[in-house]
Amino acid sequence: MKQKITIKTIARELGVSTSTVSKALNDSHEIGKETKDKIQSFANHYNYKPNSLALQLRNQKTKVIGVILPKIVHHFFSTVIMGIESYANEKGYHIMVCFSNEDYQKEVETLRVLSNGSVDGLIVSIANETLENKDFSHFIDLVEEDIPLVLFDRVVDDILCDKIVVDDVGAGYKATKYLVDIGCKKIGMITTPDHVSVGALRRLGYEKALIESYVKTDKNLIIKIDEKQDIKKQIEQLFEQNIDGVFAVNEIYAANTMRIAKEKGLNIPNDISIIGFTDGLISEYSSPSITTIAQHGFTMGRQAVELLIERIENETEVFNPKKIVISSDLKLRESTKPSS
Amino acid sequence: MKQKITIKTIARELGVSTSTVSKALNDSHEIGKETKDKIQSFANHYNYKPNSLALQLRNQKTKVIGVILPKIVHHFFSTVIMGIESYANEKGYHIMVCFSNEDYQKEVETLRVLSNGSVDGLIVSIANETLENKDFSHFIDLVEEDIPLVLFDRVVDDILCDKIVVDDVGAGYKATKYLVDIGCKKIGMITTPDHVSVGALRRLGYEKALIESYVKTDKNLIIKIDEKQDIKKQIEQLFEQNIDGVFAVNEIYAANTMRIAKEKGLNIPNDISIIGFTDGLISEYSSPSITTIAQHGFTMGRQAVELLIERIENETEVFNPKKIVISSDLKLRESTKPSS
DNA sequence: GAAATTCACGAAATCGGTTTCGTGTTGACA
DNA sequence: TGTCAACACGAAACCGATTTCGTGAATTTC
Repeated sequence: MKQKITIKTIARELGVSTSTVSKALNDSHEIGKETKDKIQSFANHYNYKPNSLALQLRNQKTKVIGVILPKIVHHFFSTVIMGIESYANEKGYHIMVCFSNEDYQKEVETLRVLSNGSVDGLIVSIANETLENKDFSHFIDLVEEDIPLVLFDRVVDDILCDKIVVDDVGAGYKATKYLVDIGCKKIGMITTPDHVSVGALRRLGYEKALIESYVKTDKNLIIKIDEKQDIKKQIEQLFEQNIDGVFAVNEIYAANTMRIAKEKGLNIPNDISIIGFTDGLISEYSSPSITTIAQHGFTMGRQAVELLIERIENETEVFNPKKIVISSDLKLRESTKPSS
Repeated sequence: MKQKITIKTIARELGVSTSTVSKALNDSHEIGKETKDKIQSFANHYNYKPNSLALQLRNQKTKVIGVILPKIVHHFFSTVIMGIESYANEKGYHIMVCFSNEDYQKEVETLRVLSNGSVDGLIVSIANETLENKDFSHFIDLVEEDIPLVLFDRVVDDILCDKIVVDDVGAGYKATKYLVDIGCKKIGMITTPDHVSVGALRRLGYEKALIESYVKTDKNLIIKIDEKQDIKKQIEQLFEQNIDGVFAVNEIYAANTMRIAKEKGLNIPNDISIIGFTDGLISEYSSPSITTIAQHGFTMGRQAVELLIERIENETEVFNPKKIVISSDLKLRESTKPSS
């Protein structure tokens, strides 16, 4: 390894003290012009870069934000990351990205490692297994240590911190209402198990829209996907009933539904209308393209990090957790009949 | 902010020296069992965590790997990240992810910031604008500073460092050869401008396959997409000729091609066969599903970080840059006729 | 010409750990 | 009883910066 150039090197080489070098490089008025020039040009010539670890240790801040996601090969989470990085970058922060892979143990471990001073704050979307366990003590400990934390998308009330969520109930309502409005009589829903909060909330919206339209909700029309089993088989059950509309809580479920419908010889959207969630590439490029709820992941990411940085930089303030709800839009495409 | 508990706190509280505390926590034989127990249980009770910044500064290593990508809302890069994180994690490293957004300036800036000691090494895929500029001095400086660097996917010869690439020529050959074999007579190619090395290499493979099959290559059959313009319009030009096969260098181009073919009333795969690149969700879920070259991004990520960690941990070795070529597979789906 | 400022710089503490080296106490052994 | 090793712990240097405070010399002020 080539010899790293430090303040000490410069000081020795130029016969001055380290304090003088430091001040000169920071353009302090205490240092005479001549000395300053000499030091600066020397530093410049040897491409001196202050060691950030030393600065971080001294300033007790890293300008790094930890981000823990359940997964990333997923359009929504990718866009959230972009949003986070975008705003963080504007504010001079960097992001450290980790994945829980939906695994409780890995989430706990990652949280533990990141909370030892290597980041100024954390943005997290909770792993499925954790939501299932309902064990949030690792987050609660974090909050007690006063480490700034912002949860997004998958959140729980037990943790006292800032949160960013999409208006899942509203989105579920919007999607279902649209299906009712275009004339669907029997609308199925494809969702996640109950412990995944977002799935449960979207279902609430679904039911609300049906009740409002005086349609009886039918438990057999709601499929809760177990991802450990074969997804297509589970969805096929829904087709045993005479459905003419489907609301799926994500792109993959919607795409699978569409494929099954086609295989059964149904015409989309004339025989059956399908609405998905997450405005990703699948919805955009499949044919017919899929009407979907756009979650605005980029905005969510920006909002999350904006909230976090505010917490980090004004830590003295009284703590009053905020919850920001991002509205979502229905993006009409070809998988639904046009509204009359 | 709650008072952070440090070694000094423990030492003061227990009436011992900081060295004793440090040794006790590291289970040194120098410390008596009684003292050790006392210190350990105290530390445990107050949930002491050693400040990682202090350790990093002392050990002169951060156990962090910087990753710079052109973008992330892209199946290939997402899977590479997963691969990187997966292996890094096994080896006790974390990753710091940044994006160049295909922008030269941002790449330079990010490289500058990350090379000041905050990471032990870097994994980068070069931004398009940089490839266009052909200005790689920021990378060359990095190498001269002996900061371990691994390039992947988009690489250039000018930079002396380890590289991981897919066998782009081979992949282009494989795809085109398959199209020839199933009977396509006029095969178009949809690629990137020449400065994007991967596009150029895949084209070489395409041409090689055609020449081998005694098919004359025709410049009009090759469309170089300018992403700043409307993609569909550019692809449509290709259909003015009587093509019966298309090889596209990514998913998006392939999906667009398929859509246009459908709009023109062509049957896929009977009238025209289409092969894409990147085995992402679009290829999997569109209908018909798209035959594609699977790049094995996860493997690439793991290989890249494996190489990098080896460089980091054996820095004394003579430097002899390696180039690892990852082979890619043709994943047959519905957009191509079955081989007879 | 003595006192007060200003100027330009250095010594040392600090951030939170690790590690080397030194030292006082104890026990064993001759 | 004197010697020496083993034991248990502390002092201080170190990683690479910043920053407070102090100080000698030059300059200004009365």
